[in-house]
Amino acid sequence: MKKTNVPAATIIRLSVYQRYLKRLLAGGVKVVSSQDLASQANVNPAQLRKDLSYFGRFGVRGVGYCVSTLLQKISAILGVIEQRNVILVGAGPITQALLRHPGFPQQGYHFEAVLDVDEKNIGKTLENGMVVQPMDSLKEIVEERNVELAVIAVPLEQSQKIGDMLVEAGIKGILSFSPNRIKVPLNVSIQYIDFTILLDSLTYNISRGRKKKTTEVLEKKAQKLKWGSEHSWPVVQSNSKGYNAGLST
Amino acid sequence: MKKTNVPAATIIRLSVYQRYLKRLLAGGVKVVSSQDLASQANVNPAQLRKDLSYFGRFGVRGVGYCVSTLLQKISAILGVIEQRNVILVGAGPITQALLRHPGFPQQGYHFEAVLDVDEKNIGKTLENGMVVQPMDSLKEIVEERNVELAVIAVPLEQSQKIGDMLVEAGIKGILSFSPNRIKVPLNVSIQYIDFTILLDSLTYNISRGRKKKTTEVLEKKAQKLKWGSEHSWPVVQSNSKGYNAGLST
DNA sequence: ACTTGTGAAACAATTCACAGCA
DNA sequence: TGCTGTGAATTGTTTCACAAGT
Repeated sequence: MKKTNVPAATIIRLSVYQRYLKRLLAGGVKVVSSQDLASQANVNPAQLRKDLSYFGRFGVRGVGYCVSTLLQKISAILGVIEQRNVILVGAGPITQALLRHPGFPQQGYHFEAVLDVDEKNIGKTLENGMVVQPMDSLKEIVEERNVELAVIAVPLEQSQKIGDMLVEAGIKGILSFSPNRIKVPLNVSIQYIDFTILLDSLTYNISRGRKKKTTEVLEKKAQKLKWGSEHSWPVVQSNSKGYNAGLST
Repeated sequence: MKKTNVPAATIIRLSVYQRYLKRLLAGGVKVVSSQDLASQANVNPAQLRKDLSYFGRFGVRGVGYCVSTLLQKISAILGVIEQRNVILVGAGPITQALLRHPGFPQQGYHFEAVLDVDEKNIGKTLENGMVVQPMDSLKEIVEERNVELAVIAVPLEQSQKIGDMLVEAGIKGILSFSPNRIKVPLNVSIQYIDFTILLDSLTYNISRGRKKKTTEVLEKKAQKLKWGSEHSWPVVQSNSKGYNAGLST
């Protein structure tokens, strides 16, 4: 247990561990070792232990981790215990997809409202029955319905303006699908998702791969452990970079 | 110009620079300094210069970078010059959103086919007129239509199986919306997008923020440069972690 | 015997600071 | 003078390797 600053990548990995723990719990598994869990998440077991060690000592030496308590601990660390309300800005295809995505309710996220600046979207009824609200309603919704998270899914020219409005209204975390980096105050967190940037990075890897057929780098990596893969080929370790990262793009 | 391995985060940033260069070019701007460009991308100017220095010397001392040539150079580095064909697996809401997303054609990505394992989706005609194909067609499509990139947007239980099929068919880069980490050979690249994991990381930041009102860390960061922001509050530097890096989740 | 927790070591990425050139 | 390019310094992250606990 240290007081060092926790790497952003560690937080992303905690979420990944949490998802696997949910599945283990559902499967009736009681105890899991760092070895086991790490192999599922495609990380080094030492990394998993180090990630947890930033927050406490949750395991039993010689045994492993109790699945249900570790799940609870990680959920508490992330702050994902009660329901969190989210608003969506921009009534386009991405918003439609998010509303229909089953992962959000499963993880405790609830979409409270859909807003838009575009006059011709306001008042429209979406598939799930929600009605698109004007931006005027923003402050009221945020304040009265306990909303701290927002998704920006508007054309890029509007994203900075929308970001400013969200900040002004009291939003504390923003997930943006707009490709441009917007300015937000230090106490507001922001994450970006840009599909095409991630494809670019795949494209880069592919072209590189063609350039140097059997590269030394890949061969060196291939010698590393595979942490429990039952596959016939050597397996890449996701160093969770590009992070988008999580990265985030 | 060094031969060191290029950080994955650098590649993500190159894509970001490329997007801003496109906008500058469209706006008729001829020359840009690392200072200018970096402030738009929300990174340190030294970082931008270092990122470029992995690949060559593209600027003129005392002047800056020629927008159009730098744009070309970066596009060439990323390999995003001609059209790249992509297939989509899984005919759900995410696929629908991707098909309607304007960013893909703009960046040279073309969706060649939509496939699904689910019997009841096969044969369906999508909004844009594409017909959902069975997985049997996979190998043929990949081979005959010069496809190296694929998107996985299927329920998580199926994602490993789909991944194996894609690899088998010759796909070299995968963008997966499935929350579980799948195993792929070393010569295949994979990037993950998980919306809920990114929200979790925002949630974590929010709960932390509440715990320590005026944290030393934030104050220390606040003293750092703002690189050209015209905003009234100190601005966070996206260290492009979580990655998502770029993160990818 | 087995697995955690963690300092220390190794490795990686970012930022500084300035030489070098237009 | 002004801005790039880059070694060196700094900062951050991952992995190793083993002590400690059950």
